Amino acid sequence: MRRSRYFLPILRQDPKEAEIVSHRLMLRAGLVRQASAGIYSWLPFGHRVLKKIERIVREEQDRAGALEVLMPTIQSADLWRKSGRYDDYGEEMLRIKDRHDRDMLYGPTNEELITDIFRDGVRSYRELPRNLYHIQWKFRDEIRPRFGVMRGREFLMKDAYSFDLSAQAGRHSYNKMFVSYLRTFERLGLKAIPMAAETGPIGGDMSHEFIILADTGESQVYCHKDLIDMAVPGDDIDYDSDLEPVVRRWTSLYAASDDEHDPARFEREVPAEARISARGIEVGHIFFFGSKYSKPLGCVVQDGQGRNVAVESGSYGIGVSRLVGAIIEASHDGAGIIWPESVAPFKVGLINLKSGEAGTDRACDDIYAKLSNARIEVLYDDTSERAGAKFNTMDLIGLPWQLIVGPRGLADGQVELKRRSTGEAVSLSIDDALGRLSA
RNA sequence: CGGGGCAUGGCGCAGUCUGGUAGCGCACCUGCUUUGGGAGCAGGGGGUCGCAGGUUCGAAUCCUGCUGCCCCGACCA
Repeated sequence: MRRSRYFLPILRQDPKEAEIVSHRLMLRAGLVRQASAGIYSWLPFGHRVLKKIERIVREEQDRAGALEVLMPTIQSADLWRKSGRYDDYGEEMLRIKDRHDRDMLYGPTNEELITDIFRDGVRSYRELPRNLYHIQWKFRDEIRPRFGVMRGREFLMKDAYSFDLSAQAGRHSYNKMFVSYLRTFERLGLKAIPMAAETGPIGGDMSHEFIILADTGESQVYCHKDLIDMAVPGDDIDYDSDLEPVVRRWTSLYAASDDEHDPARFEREVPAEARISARGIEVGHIFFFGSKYSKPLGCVVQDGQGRNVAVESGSYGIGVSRLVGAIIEASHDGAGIIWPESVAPFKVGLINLKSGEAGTDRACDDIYAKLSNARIEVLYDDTSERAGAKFNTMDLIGLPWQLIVGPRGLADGQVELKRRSTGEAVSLSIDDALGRLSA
């Protein structure tokens, strides 16, 4: 993409409403614009990141055997009355009336709807287990939206729902999502730590929040330092195998957020030098809730003895739009964003230091064509801005690689390849630079 | 929902106290000179001063009501 043809509105100054760093950088680097409190429009640059995160989340859900569906944003109030949550959910739920005066709502989550869908489609235990997920916009009318996209009212969430015959079988479904979350966050370039969370009606240890450490996080968290570099299951993980050992390894070390934190246990179980007390951002939450929705909604299957049994369910959320902010919180410096390569909107920024100079233009056009042909995502700054402005813009928007081309280097057949994360730069020939970027 | 604050061109702000017909920096447009870490000079375009009502010869400025947004707290993917 040529910057001269792109829509990338950069702000040189911090908008005054943006308090935390990810919000500031998202506005400055032209990822989003606020439409109203807690509601954002995604501009081309931010939209690319959102889609890349979504893709990784989808790939890892699919790998774990979950099946993608797409449920609507607008739901009828009926199902929510049956589950009893129409009254329980409170002011956070945005209620709407249609022209016939029917009660509708903008979905804050989808347990009711998915349970209804599943009930209509499944009769027999032979069709279990199943896990259905979708990636859809939600609306929760937060009392106080803040931190940009991190606590918006409208947000993009992946939510999955598992259906099993028994609680024991449900545990395996839960473990699958647990493992898939470890892999998902790793691929997003994040160190996410599963932490015991409030367990809800069923009890047990079947609820975890996945939290990444960042100074600006909303929650205070405590954990053993070994969790930070604990190895994540690789591509060869077999989701049909017993995942209990993996889950046990990850949950045997102490990790808790503020509300579940037990200082005495923390000090007893974790040696002083291994204790980490930090701020964290919740990017995922999984929990098992048994028959909480299947019972009131009549979602039953026949078991092997012909008896009707309410299915056992869990739900599993990842805040996709929140992750854009969370990744920036975890990966930036004074100059701007530093995108992990897996979610970067473009892999490389090509900087023409002297647009309008025939030789430099020719070299850049040639490099741009070669990168494009090799399907390497490149943002080519072909504008007539001065070099300094281009450098600053490129640092701000945080593409992993900068390929810097100017007449001075070209005279010796050299260009400069700079890595955004370290600032380290090398001079090399155009072919070598292209070779490195293709690797 | 309690407490605090803000609203003036795309962004950041001054002007409001003390009423007199809107200004600065950046951005934008034109030209010239420049060009390896946010260039200089000259010229130029753009504002219902959040909305409604009131006071006044005259309102960005004073009064009343409303709306939007931000921050702190309690609550949450």
